Amino acid sequence: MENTHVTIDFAAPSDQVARQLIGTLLFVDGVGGRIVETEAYDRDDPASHTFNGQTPRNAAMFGPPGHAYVYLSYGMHWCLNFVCREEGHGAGVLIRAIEPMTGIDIMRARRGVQELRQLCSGPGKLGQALGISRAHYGLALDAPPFALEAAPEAVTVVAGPRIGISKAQETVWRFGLQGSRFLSKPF
DNA sequence: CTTAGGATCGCCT
DNA sequence: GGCGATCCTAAGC
Repeated sequence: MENTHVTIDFAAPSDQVARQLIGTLLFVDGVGGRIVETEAYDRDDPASHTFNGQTPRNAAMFGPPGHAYVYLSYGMHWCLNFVCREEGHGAGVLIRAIEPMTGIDIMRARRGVQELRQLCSGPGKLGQALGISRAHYGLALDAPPFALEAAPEAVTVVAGPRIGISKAQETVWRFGLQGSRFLSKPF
């Protein structure tokens, strides 16, 4: 059955997209839930993979908006981003945490953990739970295996400094669902 | 509760 | 050759 399509405008600045994504439902091959934490990155952003221009690794970030940019973190964690702005710009949003809703047993098996709060509370965990890999690099977000659905209810968004970066730490481009128990870290 | 270190590898200097 | 947009475990307060 069809559901409400998402009204996210991925051509907008990445911080706006990151804020709008909070509360949105994300599924990969039917597995997923509600996005509760994101981070924005932009060209001219010292913390961004695109800061020093286009490379083979970050090419998808310079592709069309509304597509996936996937990268391998620390040699072992696959992380998922949504490309923003116009093609060629080099901006995106890192999906950092999800509230598990559908396919929970699949996520438990992939993670090797039982607790709901440990399934998707971080970009690496989320990538593992949703089965993200190189195969998802550059794929459009409005077609299988991806599916996005509008937030089922209004949410209150909170913001703070980004996590795990060494540059531009003062930029307040981390967004989260207020009071959520599924964040990678509290705000 | 907080901190420190190891795992592991593609990409860039 | 060095370094991460991370995670986990073990040890220290």
